[in-house]
Parts: sequence; structure tokens; C-alpha cells
Amino acid sequence: MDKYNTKAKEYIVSFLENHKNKRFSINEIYDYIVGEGYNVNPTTVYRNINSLVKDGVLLKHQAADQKYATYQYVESSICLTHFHFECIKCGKVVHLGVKETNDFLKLIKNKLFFTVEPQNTYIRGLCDHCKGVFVNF
Amino acid sequence: MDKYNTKAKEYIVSFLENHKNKRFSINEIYDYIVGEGYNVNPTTVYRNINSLVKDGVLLKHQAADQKYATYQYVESSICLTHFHFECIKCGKVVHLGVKETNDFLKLIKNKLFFTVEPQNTYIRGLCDHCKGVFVNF
DNA sequence: AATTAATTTGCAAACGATTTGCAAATTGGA
DNA sequence: TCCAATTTGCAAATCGTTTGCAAATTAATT
Repeated sequence: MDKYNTKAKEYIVSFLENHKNKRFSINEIYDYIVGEGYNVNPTTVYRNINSLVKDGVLLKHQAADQKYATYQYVESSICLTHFHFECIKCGKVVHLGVKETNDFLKLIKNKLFFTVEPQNTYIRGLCDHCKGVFVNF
Repeated sequence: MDKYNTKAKEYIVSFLENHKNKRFSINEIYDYIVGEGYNVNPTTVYRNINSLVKDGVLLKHQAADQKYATYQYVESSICLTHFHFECIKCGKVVHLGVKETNDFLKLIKNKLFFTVEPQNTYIRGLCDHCKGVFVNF
């Protein structure tokens, strides 16, 4: 965990905290901070983000079709118990119920020699909002 | 689709075809080809891989914790109908049955405004082999 | 409020995976 | 065999990200 509180870190965390379940690139985060009137250096954003990822505050995500990483705020501990929906366009995540998750695990229990990690399992598709916007890539 | 058949492409495709459900970095593929005695240039590997990805022959994968992309052979058309298991360590993929997939979709149908894409949906965990090998990253 | 050590920042340069430009080599059809 | 289209090799460029280091900031202690 970082030792000192700094403006840069406050901006980063509060921005991503207020946009849970969405992913942002370093540039988007940088632009936001500068847009707020605080003149931060990109390197500082990189360094803070990296330490927040290491601390488990942020999740790093890297899509195969984009050349830069994106980051999002996560509270992960509860997620051990259930699957997730994830919009492949905007990254929105919806947590599935524990009951449905377990029902599904029962369905396939004797099918496979796999130790399933629900926190890493994403049912993927398009959310309501992105359904209309999506363009194939 | 590429127009001409070349040694480089043959090596790449046959290698990945013979190791379905595993992912390899450009370097690993390059090393394999050179190891076979064919002296290819890394750039040529990059170019061929890219065109194979564009053609849909290979799938590009980029993990957040590694700085280079990996690639694997896929036959995807059938995959529209079912979910998948994916080992988060070695990338091994197992195709789930259409029946179980549909049963699960029924379970959650009235839960969410989501258009699910089974071909993009991976139940994640550790396969039998990696269960013992895994180290957290 | 001044002192101090630890941490963070800015800047420029380095890094490293991937891409690009171009001339030479290879491919496959005529 | 000839030729146009495509692919290759090489070196250089690109671009997101990291690093080194001196200067600035933080927060605890007087």
C-alpha cells in the first residue's frame, strides 16, 4: 500500500470509484485529472495505477484487440461465490446470484475435471446499452 | 486470406494446429520454426500471425499480467452454441455441451438484459494438470 | 513553524514488443 | 520461362510503458 496521500492518487481512486464496472485507459484517466484542473504527469499516473493494481485496489485488463491496458475499480472478496456477466464492449460487469451459480455448477459437476473459479468466470455478451452501439472488430 | 503458400505460414499453422487449445507467444513460435531448421525472420512470423488472426484462423490473447500477446488455433463456428471451460494457467479450453449451456441460459433468462455470446463465455478455473502446478500471480 | 527522513513527482531517456518502408526474393498462373 | 502479385528480410520507426535521478512533497517529530 502506498504510504503517503497525494492529489494524484486521490483523483485516480475517486474517479474509478465513481465509475465502478467500467474500464479506463491511462490516457482517459490522465485526461480526466487534467480536465479537473490538476496538472499531473503521465508517468505519475502510471506509477500510481501500478501500485494500486499491486495493492488489489484496481484490476488491470488487457484486450487482445487494443494495444493499451485498461483499469477498473474492484471489490473482489465477495466475488468468490458467483459468476459474472461482462459486456464485451463497455466492460460493464453484473454479478450473478450465488444460487444460479451453484445450480449451474451442479449441472456440470460430473462432466469435467476442473476446479472452477467463479471470480474469474464471465458470461460474456452485450449489455442493453451496447447492444445497439456494437460494431464488430 | 493469404494468397500464396509459404514455408513460414505452413510451419506456423501446422505447429498451432497440432497444439490446439494452447497458447504460444511469437517468440515460442519463432523458436519452434528455427528449431525445425527453417531460418525465418521474426518480422515474418509477426506478419503471418497477424494475417491469420485477421482471417480468423488464430485467436489472439492478451493477459493483463504478461507484456506480449499469445496465439492459439481455433475452429470457431460451432462455438456459437456453447460455453467453454478455460484453464487460467495453460489456456486449455474444453467445450461445454449445448444442453448444459442452454439449461444455464434458461436459469438466468429473466434475470438480465443481456445478449449472451456463448462463444465469448468462459467458465474459468484450473484444469487437472495445472491444479498442482499453479502459483498465484 | 522548522527539521528531517521517507516517499512521490517531473522530466528525459531507456525499454521492448510490435509495425512499417522498401528493395530483393518467392510464388503461382499464363 | 515470364511476369505481376505477394511475401520476405533488414533496419528503422512506433508507441505504450518503465526507469534513473534530482527536486518537490508528505507527515511525523521537535
